[in-house]
Amino acid sequence: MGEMRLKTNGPVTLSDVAARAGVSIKTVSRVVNREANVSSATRERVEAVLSDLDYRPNIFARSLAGSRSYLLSLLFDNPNASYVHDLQLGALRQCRAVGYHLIVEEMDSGAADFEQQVARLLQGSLTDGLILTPPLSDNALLLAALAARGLPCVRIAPYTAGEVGTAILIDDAAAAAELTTHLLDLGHRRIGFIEGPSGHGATRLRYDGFASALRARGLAPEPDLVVTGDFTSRSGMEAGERLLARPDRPTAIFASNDDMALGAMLTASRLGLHIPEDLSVAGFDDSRTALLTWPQLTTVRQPVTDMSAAAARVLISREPMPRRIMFDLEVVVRGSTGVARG
Amino acid sequence: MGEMRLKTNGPVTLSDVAARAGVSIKTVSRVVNREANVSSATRERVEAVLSDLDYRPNIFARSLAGSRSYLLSLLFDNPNASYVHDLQLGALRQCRAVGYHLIVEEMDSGAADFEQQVARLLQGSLTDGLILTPPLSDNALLLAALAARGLPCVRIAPYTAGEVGTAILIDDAAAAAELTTHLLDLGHRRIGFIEGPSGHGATRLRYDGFASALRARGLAPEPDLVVTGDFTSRSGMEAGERLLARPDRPTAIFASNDDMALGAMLTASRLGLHIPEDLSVAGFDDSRTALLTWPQLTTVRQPVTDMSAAAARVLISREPMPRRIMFDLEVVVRGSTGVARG
DNA sequence: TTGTAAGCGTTATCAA
DNA sequence: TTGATAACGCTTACAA
Repeated sequence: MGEMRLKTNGPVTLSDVAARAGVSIKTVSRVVNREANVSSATRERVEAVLSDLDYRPNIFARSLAGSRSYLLSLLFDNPNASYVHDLQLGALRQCRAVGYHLIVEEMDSGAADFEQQVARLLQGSLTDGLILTPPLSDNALLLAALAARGLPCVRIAPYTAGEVGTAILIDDAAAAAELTTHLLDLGHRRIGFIEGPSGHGATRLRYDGFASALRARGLAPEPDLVVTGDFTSRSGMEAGERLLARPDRPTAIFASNDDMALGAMLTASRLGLHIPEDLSVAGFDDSRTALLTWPQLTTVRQPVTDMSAAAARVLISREPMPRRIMFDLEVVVRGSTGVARG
Repeated sequence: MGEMRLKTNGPVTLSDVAARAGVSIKTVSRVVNREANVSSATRERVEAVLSDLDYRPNIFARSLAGSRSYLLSLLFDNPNASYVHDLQLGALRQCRAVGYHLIVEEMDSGAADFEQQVARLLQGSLTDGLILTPPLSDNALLLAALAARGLPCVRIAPYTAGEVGTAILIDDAAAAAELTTHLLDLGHRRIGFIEGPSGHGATRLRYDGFASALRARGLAPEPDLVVTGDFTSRSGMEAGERLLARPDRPTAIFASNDDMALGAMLTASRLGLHIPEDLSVAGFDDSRTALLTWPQLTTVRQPVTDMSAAAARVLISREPMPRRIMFDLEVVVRGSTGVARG
């Protein structure tokens, strides 16, 4: 049929729309990308054809020709599945709302080949920006590599200030202090503290808040009542054993996250202690775990999905990135904490 | 400087390598893609330059020109964070091993606009294949849309046979029967069963296995001892309450997943029942939850990450997709089940 | 065995 | 306000 070539099927392209609307592809492109300098008459006509043909831009052509990929990556290296999951959800929903997609990458910052992992990740780098989740938010090697390549990144809940990207911050210390004060107000004086692993940013902040609240009341943290876990329930159980096996056991336990608090509760119930009559238990994060326990956990709500949604928003906007964004935390009092006995 | 154009920086491309190796870009392409018909001398020379310049193919150019995107998507709509997480991990690691990336998408199959969600997902479809996780593996609307567009998909643990894609199967019924037999062997005769939500594929299979094991011993499931949950711990707690409040309460509870089993255990411990002396509890999945409890849960191990890794492998291979791949399950006996009292 | 040339569907440049 | 036309970096015919 010579020149006459009818597209029978396949995805609708800019030229399909252009042909039908009687304009050039550049004009269609302008309309699609909401650029200026299109007469409203033309714009309307093109828009009609666009929705008529149900045009969808080809993300690969876009990325190849242009300077953005419409892809974001979220990096994680955290044993806490539900925390990672919630973080993903926030970013995912924000991405979807604006036509972006989310690529997830697992890193192993403890592995010997971490440097290679980073190199491999960035060499093939195909995303417009990275969302770093704890403990990656504080990984010096990763941050340096990102800075060297000028890749935009947002660090979720980092501990160190750092010069790179945007930090999404929550005031862990203030919230931990507030929760500790809640326990003090209930009459508790011997409070066990289960801290997180030392590499993790939140660990020190939460402990600092705990300690400062005690000091504000003229008390001091007792070294024997501070034990270390790794943010898993299992470690919380073990920490609970160490704390509760003591003859002068604490009347309350404050765990640095909900999973460890659950572990402590399981140990307590195994030892025949009733919560909150014999022992108050509090966690941190208000994860799903906090609702699984009985009684439900007193904890600190961290707006995890909001934080990761904000992270995605910052990366997508392509405007100058703010140094930091602060989120408020909230102490959530539930049934697991009560008046100290005696 | 006329023709002389020195690339000062920017990513290394095929032509950079070609120029340096003194061959055409097509030859370099052949080497990169391990195609035949390249003399070993040429191949070696090109490979040297390739690694020398640290060439990385541009995934967007590849996708635009070729027929694959080096991207897979994993769809989920499941409240169980750790199940989804483990599934992601398996797919993620498989992808990474072969230079693919994983895009995750959240769907809401209960929403009124689900059809639009599917349309939007597939219109912009940029991946080489989809991994469907329960309960999406059985979603008729989604499967039909996928089939209509000829998009390859792998269905993880579907309940219905279906004509579409590859099914990654586990013999839920056999495993549930085996676990039930374990309880019967311990002397339990009144066994409570907490089933999953009705939309979920595994729900009926696990119940069927439970029922058939009872029948094999001349017993029958008692309708009063079968209650429904939604796979969350919370629903397990509530189901536990209904089962254990009865005067003739069961001596064992078999929950269709670990989270619900944890819920039942929490209820039991609240009611002052000791496990396993007063009550045996068993779960299903061998998720992290199974190790959080005390005593640890007797459960069924489902090789979740292996299953999703296999799913990714099938999609990436581009060979004719098998109708089904079977995985073995394993009953894991731990401390939460014991000899029936009396 | 190797190379040439034509796309792939966009964005970007520059002229009209 | 518009539109040719050249990239973008690769794969895929097809030729040599």
